[in-house]
Amino acid sequence: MSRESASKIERLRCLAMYLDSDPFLTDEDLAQIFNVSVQTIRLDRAVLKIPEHRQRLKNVAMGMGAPLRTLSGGEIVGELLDLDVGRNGTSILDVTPEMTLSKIRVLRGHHLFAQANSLAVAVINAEAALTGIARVSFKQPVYCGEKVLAKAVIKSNKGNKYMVKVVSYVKGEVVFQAKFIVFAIAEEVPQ
Amino acid sequence: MSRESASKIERLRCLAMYLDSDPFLTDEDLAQIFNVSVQTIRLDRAVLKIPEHRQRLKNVAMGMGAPLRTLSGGEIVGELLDLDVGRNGTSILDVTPEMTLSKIRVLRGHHLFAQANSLAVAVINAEAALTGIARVSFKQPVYCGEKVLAKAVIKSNKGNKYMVKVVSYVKGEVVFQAKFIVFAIAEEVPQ
DNA sequence: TATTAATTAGTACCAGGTGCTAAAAATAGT
DNA sequence: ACTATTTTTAGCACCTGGTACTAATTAATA
Repeated sequence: MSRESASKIERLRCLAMYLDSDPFLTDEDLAQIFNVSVQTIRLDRAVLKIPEHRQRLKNVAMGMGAPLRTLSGGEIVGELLDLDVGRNGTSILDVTPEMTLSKIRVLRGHHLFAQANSLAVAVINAEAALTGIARVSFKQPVYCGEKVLAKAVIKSNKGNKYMVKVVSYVKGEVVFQAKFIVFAIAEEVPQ
Repeated sequence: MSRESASKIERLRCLAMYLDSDPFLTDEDLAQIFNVSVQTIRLDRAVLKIPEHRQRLKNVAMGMGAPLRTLSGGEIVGELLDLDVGRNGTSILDVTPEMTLSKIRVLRGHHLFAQANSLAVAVINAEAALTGIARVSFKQPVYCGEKVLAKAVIKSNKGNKYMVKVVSYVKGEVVFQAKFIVFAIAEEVPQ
């Protein structure tokens, strides 16, 4: 076995993102989500330097959203459904009223962008990544209550430069497309 | 003795106010403040129906630091400095820690996009507008604590279709550029 | 197969509580 | 002064959601 298994790294990334988007999850919750023991989750949090539940709540309550997070690429917009690090990923975004333009109940564009961009960054196997250039196309309006399924695929990779294509769908219809050039800015993620 | 002593009632009032202004205080803290035992504080909280420390923090956390935080619910991202509807506009965005990638303190791209996009939509003289296509380029990383000045200019306008260019600066340096094709989807607003 | 990594299990301990019972102290009322 | 009542303390078992540590077990592989 190499220094770290893919499944572990994958779980670590996922864990960081889960906790990023929902700091209210306890180790117990996470153990059930990932179908591992509570102890494993504790070890994971330890290597990720993610503080315990009480401390996370305190941080949120004090309005400091995020403390020191090592591995995390930051909060993912939407819910991660599937992540094959280094290849592709899928996320889903529930469109709630506050994401829409008040008059017409249409999803504001930057949410689609944010979902796609955070997914694009998530699939890169790096500690952190930055978006360089994006070519974005909004195909169809998305309405309140709909669910947006975003699929990201790494199209190419030269050194620390990745080309990621993201296509977002609502009920099978393409609503958004983007190509991101993303730069990994730290070494690959072995713990 | 009457049904309740004055000193007790006084302490209850005070206690409520203390906890109101600082929900982080533990029973232990309060016992010291009022110079009574922890048990007394617990009784007081019971009659006042003030929940325990953990629950108070959770309430605060749910109240302000929303669990599933995406982007601002407001219509415009950043603060509008100047707006000449139909021509151009300027907004400024304060980069706070929770907008950054934790490890490296770099502003996450979608915030720059959101600022620019919302400004682009704001300069259109319409009740609502949708972004069709965007060509985006992230020129320089932006760090925590910096202020991003975005300037939007309408470059052309045919019917309900507008071409808006947005350039964002930090200390005079261009950090972000984007061209948006925006469609006005409601009648013009009489200004 | 021996080695290394990864996971799980178990123990003792902690903070900050709940919920209960009981005793002690303070404060009247007559 | 004695009694009745209120108020405060104390002690105990138990809870959640952990920390910190050790040891055993279960893969995965070179």
